[in-house]
Amino acid sequence: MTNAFAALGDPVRAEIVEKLAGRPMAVGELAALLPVTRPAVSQHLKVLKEARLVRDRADGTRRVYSIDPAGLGPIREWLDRHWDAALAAFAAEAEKEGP
Amino acid sequence: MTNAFAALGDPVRAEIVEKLAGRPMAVGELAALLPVTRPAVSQHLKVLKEARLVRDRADGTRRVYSIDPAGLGPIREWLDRHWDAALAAFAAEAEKEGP
DNA sequence: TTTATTGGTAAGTTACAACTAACGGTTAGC
DNA sequence: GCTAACCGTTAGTTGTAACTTACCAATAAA
Repeated sequence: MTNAFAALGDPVRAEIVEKLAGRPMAVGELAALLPVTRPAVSQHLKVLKEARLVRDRADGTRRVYSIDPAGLGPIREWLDRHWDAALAAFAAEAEKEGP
Repeated sequence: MTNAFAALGDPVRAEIVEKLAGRPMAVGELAALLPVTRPAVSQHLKVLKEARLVRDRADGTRRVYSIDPAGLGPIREWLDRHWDAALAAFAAEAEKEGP
């Protein structure tokens, strides 16, 4: 789960996700829009794929990548869970001060 | 904004956030619960503070850290925005195939 | 079959993040 | 004023992530 955060923590990978959010794209297509080489993009896509943030399907010699909606779940769960806890703790501290 | 993701991408920092979500704590207190030294915790807290994920207040010689709820906003906005776009793009692709 | 297109992988380099040890600064208590 | 407790910062080391170049595999087209 912290894997997904680390994956999105890299600016290039975040940009890849933003591009793919617009529409599915092939590797070379992505590389043409980014300031890095195609192999670099390929390596980033591998990280994103392992984090369940993107999917890929074959199309001839091309590989079309798209967002994997399944990866979002754990992230949002984690955020909601701990921030709710933080707010509860904050309220509890305030309660101690005075009504 | 990708700063916040990078901050949460480190497992030690994620654990710090989890502990602070339970209740505000001092630096030494945190260090006693973690597998790293106190200076390391201090450096991690600096990163989390720059990412607006924690706040600190002075209490004598101690520094008490707590979650900063303000840091969550941009993260959730980013997630919602791009995943909504991804789902829309996904639906648009499906539409092209056949009704 | 040969040639071109498209991608993943390997090797090697470089920059940076994470850590510890040592030091200095600030507040509390005697 | 002196001592102790608590914390941030600096210096230095080490592991690893990100990148490019070069190479190999697979499919499409001629």
